[in-house]
Amino acid sequence: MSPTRIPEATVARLPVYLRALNSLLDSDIRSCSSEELATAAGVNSAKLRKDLSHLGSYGTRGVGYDVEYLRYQISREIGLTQDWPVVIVGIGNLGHALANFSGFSSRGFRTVALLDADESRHGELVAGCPIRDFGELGQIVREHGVAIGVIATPASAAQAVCDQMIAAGIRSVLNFAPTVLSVPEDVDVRMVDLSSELQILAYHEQRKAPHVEGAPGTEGVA
Amino acid sequence: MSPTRIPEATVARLPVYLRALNSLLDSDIRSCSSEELATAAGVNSAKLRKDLSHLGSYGTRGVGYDVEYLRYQISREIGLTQDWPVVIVGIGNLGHALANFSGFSSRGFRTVALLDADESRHGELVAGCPIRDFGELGQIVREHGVAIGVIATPASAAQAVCDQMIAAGIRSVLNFAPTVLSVPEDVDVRMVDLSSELQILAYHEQRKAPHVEGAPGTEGVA
DNA sequence: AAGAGTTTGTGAACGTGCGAACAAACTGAA
DNA sequence: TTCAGTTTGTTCGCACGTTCACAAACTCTT
Repeated sequence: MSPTRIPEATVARLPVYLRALNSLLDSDIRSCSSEELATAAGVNSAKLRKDLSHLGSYGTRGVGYDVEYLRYQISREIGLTQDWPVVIVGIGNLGHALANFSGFSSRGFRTVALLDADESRHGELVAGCPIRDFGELGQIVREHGVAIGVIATPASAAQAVCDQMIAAGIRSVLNFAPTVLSVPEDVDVRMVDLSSELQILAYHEQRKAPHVEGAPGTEGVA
Repeated sequence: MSPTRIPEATVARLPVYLRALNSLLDSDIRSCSSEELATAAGVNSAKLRKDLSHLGSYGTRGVGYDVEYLRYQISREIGLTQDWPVVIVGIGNLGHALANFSGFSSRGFRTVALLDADESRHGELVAGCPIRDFGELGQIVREHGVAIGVIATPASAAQAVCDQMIAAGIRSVLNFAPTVLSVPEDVDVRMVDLSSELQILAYHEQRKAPHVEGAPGTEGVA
C-alpha cells in the first residue's frame, strides 16, 4: 500500500494536515476538498494532493476526502496510533513549559519521566509528574521502552545528556539546547532553535526596511 | 559587496555558523578552516563554503577564516549589529520560558514588553519585565519601533493577536501557537511547532523499528 | 625565486521539491 | 444511458539545494 519512501518535505507537512483535519472535525465538517484542506493548512492544493498521494489513494474524485478517514490514515502513517513514551531532561523554564504542553500528550506522546541533575528539585511535581534524578534514565528507558528523548538543558550539558540517552537505548532526540549534537548514524536528532528563528526574521526584516533612521546601537532610549 | 539575494536555505544556516564561531571564540580559537567550522556547525564543508561565498570572500585561501572577522560579517548580514525590540504576547508557561531565555537577549533582541489578556497577571514581573495589558500593544510598538512580535498564546487567540500586531505595524511574527496564521503578503511568519517535531521523529522511529512487540495501545504498564 | 603543500571559492552534475496542467474517475441530471 | 460538471491523482517542466571536483590563491621551505 505504501511501497515507496515518503519524501522528507512531505513528512514534515503531515502533522500540519493532521492539525487542519482535527480543526475541521471540531467544526463538524465531515468531508472536504483538497482546496479547502490546503487553505486550512496554509499550503497550495496541488502540493497537498501530491503529498497525500504518497500515502495512497484516500480521496474520491469528484467528491473530496472523508475527514475522519483521512485523519486516521495520516495518524497511522506517522505512527500516532501507537503510544510513544517520552522522557524530558532538564526541567528549567523550558522543560517546565514542555511538560505542561498539551500538544504532546494529546497526540499519543506520554511523558513517563521528568529528569534533572539538580538534587534540590527532585520530588517536585510538574504537570502531575515528579522530577527524578538523571541517573535513573537507563532504568526508566528500559522499563517503559522509551524511544524518544527531549533535551531542554543548558547547552553545556546537552551533549553529555545526549550520550547518556543513546547509551540507554534512545534513538530519537528532540533538542532544544542551542548546540549541535553529534550522534551515531542510526540516531535521529531534530533541533528546535528558538534564537535562530528570530535571527532569520531579523534578516528578512532588515531587507524589507529601506533604511532605519539614525546610526544603529548608539541612540539611547528616552 | 552582496549584490545577489542570499538563498533561503543559506539564511537559515547562518545563525548556526554564528553559534559555532562564538563557541570557537570561547575556546580562544582565532582562526579556522572550513572543515573545522563545518564540523562545529554540523554540516558538510562544501556547503559551508558555498554558503559563505554568498556573503562575500571573507576567507583566505591556504589559510582559512579569521573567526572574529567572519563572525562580524555574518552578524552584519543577518542584521544583528542593530538593536531589535521585541514584544512577547501570551505569558503562559511557554511565554514565561521565552522571556527568560538568554539566547534572545544575548543576540541583540531586546524584550521591550510582555503582554497578556489576563488582567489578574498584570504587573507581575517576569525576567525583570512587568506583564502589561494587550491593549497597550499599539502604543508600545509605536514608542519602541517594534518590528518583531512573538506569539505564545493558545491557538484559539493566535489569529486575533496576529491581526492586532499587524494593525499596530509589526511585520515579522514568530508563532509558537499550534495554528496556521493568515497574513498579508508583506508580513513574514515563522512557525515553531513543538508537537510537529515530535511527530516527525515518531514517523522515522516507526520506520526504524522492524516491528514493536504486542498490539499497540492496549497493553497496560505494570 | 621556485616549488610543494593547503585551503578557499566556484563551475558542473545530480537529486529533490514545487507548481501548472491534464487525464482519470466520480456525481447527478436529463 | 449519456453528458456536463467536479475533483482527485499524476505527469512534466522548472527552480532550488547539495555535493563533487578543481582551478585560483595563499604560505612556507629550500
